[in-house]
Amino acid sequence: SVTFNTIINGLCKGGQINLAMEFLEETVRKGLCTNAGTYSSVIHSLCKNSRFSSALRVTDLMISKNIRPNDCLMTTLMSGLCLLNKQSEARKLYHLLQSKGYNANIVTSNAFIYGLCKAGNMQEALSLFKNMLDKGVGVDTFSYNGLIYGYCKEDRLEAGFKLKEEMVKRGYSPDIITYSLLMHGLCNKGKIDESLALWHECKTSFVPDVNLYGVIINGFCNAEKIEEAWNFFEMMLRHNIKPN
RNA sequence: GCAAUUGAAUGGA
Repeated sequence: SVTFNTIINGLCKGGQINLAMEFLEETVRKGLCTNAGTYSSVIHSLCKNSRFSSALRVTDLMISKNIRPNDCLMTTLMSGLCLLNKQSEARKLYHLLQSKGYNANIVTSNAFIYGLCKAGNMQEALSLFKNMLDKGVGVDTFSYNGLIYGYCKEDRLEAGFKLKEEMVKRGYSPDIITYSLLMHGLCNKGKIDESLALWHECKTSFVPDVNLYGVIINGFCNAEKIEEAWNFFEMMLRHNIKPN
């Protein structure tokens, strides 16, 4: 199976997903071994390319073969549903897994947190978060970023900042994505100065990437501070970061 | 030994 998976994964990563699907279907037709990894690879690539109906087809094939799920596969499915904003399907998957004794690990749970936040369901996201702590699954920077993402989407920046403090207290460092989320939220509220202050704070720990430059440049543009936007653009070039 | 979760913008309908 690992040999098949390696080939299939190679095809997927090389953009030959159709070939990978054919190969998978042929492998199944011939009755050769497939496992969770084979399907996970293909489903993940299909979702990444927004080919959700194909992803569902492969998922059906997988179910018909009674594949035993593992952590990676569960995350792939959860994440795919969340990308589609299928909140209730994601919840169904989560509870199905729990009921069968496949408890969602931290990665799968983080994917679900993200999906709930994306769908604007902060209440359930927070209770899931609390559950992760209570059940010993644990939380990490991804979990916090998911919640902060949700709060920023709802324009509840104070709550987002509170979480940033809480994560530090708990021993999880904010990462560049945490900063990007909060800076973006501030910019959306027209608080470009505060966003800039965060930028400086971020720079004490991280090298700004193209995305972070994008956030601040866009913020200045929307605030009609084109000079500042240019300054950051040129700064980005000086730091050898390729514009996208 | 292979596969899994988080950030920006623009345009189209």
